[in-house]
Amino acid sequence: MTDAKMPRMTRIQQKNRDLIMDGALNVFSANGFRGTTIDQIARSAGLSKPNVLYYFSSKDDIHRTLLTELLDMWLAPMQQIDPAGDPMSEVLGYVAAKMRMSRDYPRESRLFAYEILQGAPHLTQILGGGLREIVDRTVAVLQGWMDDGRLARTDPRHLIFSIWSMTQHYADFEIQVRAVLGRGRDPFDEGQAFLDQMYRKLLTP
Amino acid sequence: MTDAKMPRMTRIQQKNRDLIMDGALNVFSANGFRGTTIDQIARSAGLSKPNVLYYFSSKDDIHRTLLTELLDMWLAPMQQIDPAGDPMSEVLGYVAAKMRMSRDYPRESRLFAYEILQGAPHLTQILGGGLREIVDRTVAVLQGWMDDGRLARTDPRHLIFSIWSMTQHYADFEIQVRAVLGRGRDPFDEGQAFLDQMYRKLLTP
DNA sequence: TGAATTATTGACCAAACGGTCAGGATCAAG
DNA sequence: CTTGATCCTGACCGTTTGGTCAATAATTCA
Repeated sequence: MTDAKMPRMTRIQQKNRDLIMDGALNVFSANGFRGTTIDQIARSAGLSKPNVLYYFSSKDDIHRTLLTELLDMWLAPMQQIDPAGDPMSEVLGYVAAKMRMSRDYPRESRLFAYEILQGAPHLTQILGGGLREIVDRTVAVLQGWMDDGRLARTDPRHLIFSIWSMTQHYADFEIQVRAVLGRGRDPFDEGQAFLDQMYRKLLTP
Repeated sequence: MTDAKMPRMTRIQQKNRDLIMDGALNVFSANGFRGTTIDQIARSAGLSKPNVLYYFSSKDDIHRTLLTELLDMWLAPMQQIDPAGDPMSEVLGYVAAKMRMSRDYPRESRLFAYEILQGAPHLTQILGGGLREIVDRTVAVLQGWMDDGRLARTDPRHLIFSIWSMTQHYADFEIQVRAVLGRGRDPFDEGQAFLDQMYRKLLTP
């Protein structure tokens, strides 16, 4: 939160920290925090366990760093909603962007899913602070559009919950989705089409 | 799957197995499989660790038994959809029932969420088998209603995904929901109202 | 080149964990 | 009360895990 990038960092440091972050993302997103061992992270990164602990002081440190590094990227789509844009396009664009995140970054989605399920032990400040402000800003935009009659009225906060839950469902519960759909179908394409139709209908004034 | 209830079971066996199941549900739903220890289960059940292992052969056994015992209850609401009923009432009733489950049985919701996130190592048979059949039956009912013009057309399977994801979101990510909503609001009441309005609009022909 | 800094690792440790076991306590039935 | 079955536990074991450390290798830079 307070620190920017370390000014001086060797190429080796840069490379190995990146390797560790990627390996940690692999393992944490598949097994959760308690389910992953430093050894697994090291193996996935192609390094030895002590070497991993040379760059990060503890497993907790790796996890916390990973979460904070990914949080901005994860919340970016919502901040790109343009208050001056066309309401329907902006909302549907946000839904599509979130759906693309689920398809392209399922590891990140699962990482956060585990963290929230767990009770967000590493995100409590962000949950109560930054996130709420970001949501409040978006809520204000949505509310304005509804007041102007450019979007149908609904509770904006629960509308956001619905977008989060449905889009992330395709990443977090992909196994269940695929099991129910059967082979030869693309959950993300179909889901995108469904959500587009759904929100268009819901939000048309 | 193959065994019914053991015919002969002492009152002590009955009581202690129940205590263990409840304790296990507490801990597994809060910490996931790898995150819970047999000791925690024992403590939550008010028993000693060896005593827990007197009734169940392993931690895996506890987990598997818990999942299979709860699965029927978890899928029950969908099977209560009445093909002879009024389409809109039946769907909205299902949504309301799922929402009630999230409010009244959040532990069960999180237990299954962890399991699916993990890749459903203990539910693969059910995912590919029983669940798909149950969903297919419901899909047929929904499709029939849509064909008769009594419900607006949508992909029934993704409609079901949307109900699952949104209702369970209020249980699984309750901490995030509460953080965003702030104090003094009832996520479940509001969510229920939102979903009712949403699906009414979406499914009205 | 050579010294200083940085990077890497095998060996190791203490704690935590899943699970076992022999023996004692409790209970049900005759 | 007696006896056999059921119930319960402290002590223990082998393994896994997070983390340390001293020693070595590689890199940087004057």
